[in-house]
Formats: sequence, C-alpha cells, structure tokens
Amino acid sequence: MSLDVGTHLKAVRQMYGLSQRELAKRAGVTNGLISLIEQNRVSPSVGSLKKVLDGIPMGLADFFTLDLGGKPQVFFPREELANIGTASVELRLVGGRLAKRGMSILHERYTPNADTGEEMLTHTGEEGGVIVKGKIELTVGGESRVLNTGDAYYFKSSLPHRFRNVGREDCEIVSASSPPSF
Amino acid sequence: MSLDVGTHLKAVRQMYGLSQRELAKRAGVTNGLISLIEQNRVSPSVGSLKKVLDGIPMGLADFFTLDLGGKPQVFFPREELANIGTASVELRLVGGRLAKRGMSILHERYTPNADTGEEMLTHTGEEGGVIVKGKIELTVGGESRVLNTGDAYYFKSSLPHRFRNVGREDCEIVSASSPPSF
DNA sequence: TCATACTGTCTATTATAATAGACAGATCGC
DNA sequence: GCGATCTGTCTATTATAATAGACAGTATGA
Repeated sequence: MSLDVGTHLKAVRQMYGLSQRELAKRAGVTNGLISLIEQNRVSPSVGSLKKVLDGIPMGLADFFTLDLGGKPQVFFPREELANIGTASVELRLVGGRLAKRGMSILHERYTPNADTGEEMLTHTGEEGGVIVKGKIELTVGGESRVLNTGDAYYFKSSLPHRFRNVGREDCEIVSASSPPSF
Repeated sequence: MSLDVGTHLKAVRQMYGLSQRELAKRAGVTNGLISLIEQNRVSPSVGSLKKVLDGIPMGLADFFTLDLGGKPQVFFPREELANIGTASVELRLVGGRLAKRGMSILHERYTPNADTGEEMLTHTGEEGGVIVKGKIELTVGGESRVLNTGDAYYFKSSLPHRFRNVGREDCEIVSASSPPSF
C-alpha cells in the first residue's frame, strides 16, 4: 500500500466526478485543503481525511484497501512451483509469474519442529487453508489449537499468527490468502 | 467503523503485547504522542498513524478494516466443514459460517470418473488449487491437461472450466476462489 | 469584449499535531 | 527503605495541518 494519499484521493475524487470545491463543500472543509492533500503537501489528520471521504462518500477502510491499477498460464506442474520458503518451511507458490493475482495459493511443507517464529506473522487481508498431511499447531490472536489432517482454518491475516509443527512427520498445508501476500 | 482511533490503536497495541514506549521506539515517534492518540486528544495525521502502525507492524487498510469485539471462528475441524457437493464430487467449504469472507476455500474429493459436466462452469473472479491426492483432468478455455499429485492450477473463473477424475482412485484437491463463489 | 462561473494553486494566519522532557504510580530486587 | 526500571500521563515548545481568501487559467455565453 502506497502512502501516496494525495494522488489516491485525487483518483477517487475524479472517479466520482467531483471538483475539489464540490467535494470540499460536501465534506465541510476548504477546497485549499483538498488541493494541498492531493499535492501531498500535507499529511491530513485521519479526522480530516474521514470528513473528506464522508463527502464522497467512502469509508477509510475502503480508501486504504482500494487498489487502482498474452494468454496467462493455467497449469503449474509440481516442479514449476516457486519455492519461496526456508529450509524448514517450504512454501511453493501457485501462479507466481502471473502479473496480477487476487490470491496467493501456497503448498506448504513444515518439517518436524518447524516454526514460523515467536514474533507473530502479520500481513494484509485474510487467509485460510486445509491440513493435507500431518498435524500442526496454529496460534491466532492468542488462541492455540492443534490441527490434524483434514482440519482447516480461516482468519484475518492482520491477527498475529504462528505455525508450529508439533508432530513427528512433515506437515503439509494448502493455503490461500487474499489479497496475495507474495 | 468507528472513528475511535485511540481505543482502537490501544487494543491493537496491547494485542501485540507492546508498551507505548516500545511501540514509539519502533515507530520512531514519541511515547507521548501515542498516549495522546490513544486518549483521542489528537487526531493523528495519516503519516504519523502509518509510522505508528509500521512499528507493530500493520497496514493502514488492516487497521481500519479490523473489527475488534466479535471473535470469529478460526479453527475448523474436518467434520465441521460443510459439504456442499454431490455424491461423486464432495465439496467441503472452509469458514462457511463466517459472515464476510473474501475467498472460498474448498477441500474437494472426486470419485473415479466424477465429472463437473459438459456444460462448462463459469463465474466471476479467479481460482486456483493444488492436487493433494490422485490425478485429475482439467480443461480451461479449451485446453486440457492431466494434473497429478502436487501439481497446481490457477485461472480466471470467467474462462469455461471442467474437472474430471481420470484416475482409478479418489482425487483430492484444495482450492480457493476469490471472490467467494459459495 | 466583457461578465460569470468554474477549475486548481498559492499565501498569511490560526488551530492543532508532534516533540522533548518532567512527573507520578507500580513492580522488582537488594 | 531505597534505587532502578518499567508503566502511562501531562505541559511548554516547535512543527505542521487547516483556514480564509486572493490569484491565475479556462470555458461559456451575451
């Protein structure tokens, strides 16, 4: 996510066919402020930004979530799946070369005792998966649970989370996250 | 979405077990500022809020999307996965009860000769998956391919597509589609 | 040509966000 | 009891966001 609030706001405003003054009037701010924001000459307070977006109208979450922006590959043989993991955690990404994806789909393999770490992972969006082989301990937002083969999970990725293979054999998971984290 | 940035930030910070000073240090702001923000005595500039969230770390979109309060289900035991398929094609949906999902994650099982049908499936969005067990013939946009265990696929759901189990054993797939088709 | 109405930008002033550093309460060990 | 080290809050100062209003450019029509 770029912090280019200015051009982002400008794009959104124009998308709605509003002039700076028109939006300013609806939002209860001055047109000058909108000009300054759009030029990135000030970093608006979230209060001000909310007022501005209310005039569109659009929520803060939507504003920050919004992304403005040949024959693609369909089949991905096992050996073509890019490994983006580590020694103990193998992460094989489906569709890595695709320019624009809406999801990351991963085939993950955790060796016994593999651990994504104390410092919890966090990223954008949401993710879920199915345990395909073995067992794994998943901790999400302070709550832990051991998942066995066939079990599944789904959560907001912004919650701190951690995977730890507590079994004696490799654990395999197929997971998906949206928007893509890789 | 409440504009109660203060208590929201406080909740997030505490969820990550950080003190005001610790977070301030990581974020490169003063602890006083975080105190003032959390008391809603100032409306932070989005620049400052971003710096603060970077110290957690968390994106602005996540911050404004995150809904504290309700605790959604995270763990889904195998037997709780709703079966929305047929006799020959078992479709087990992860997170069916979740109010708002961005994806459909499915654990699919195709019996030998199971077929999603001549009349090709089409819907919006995109989907992908990994073959977890067995083999399956996938046809997308006129192109066919037999995928074996470990292989994967990813395509735009608007392309006509069809799955057919051409093996002699059950075929299992873990798939995801976005936006959710179920 | 001139007037009117719109566009976005700029500047001086005012309001507010952010800093640095002091302060008080709580906890831990000595 | 005392010092050290946390916790969060508060205040005076500085930096910056936001305002009001002027300004220039463009377009439309009388």
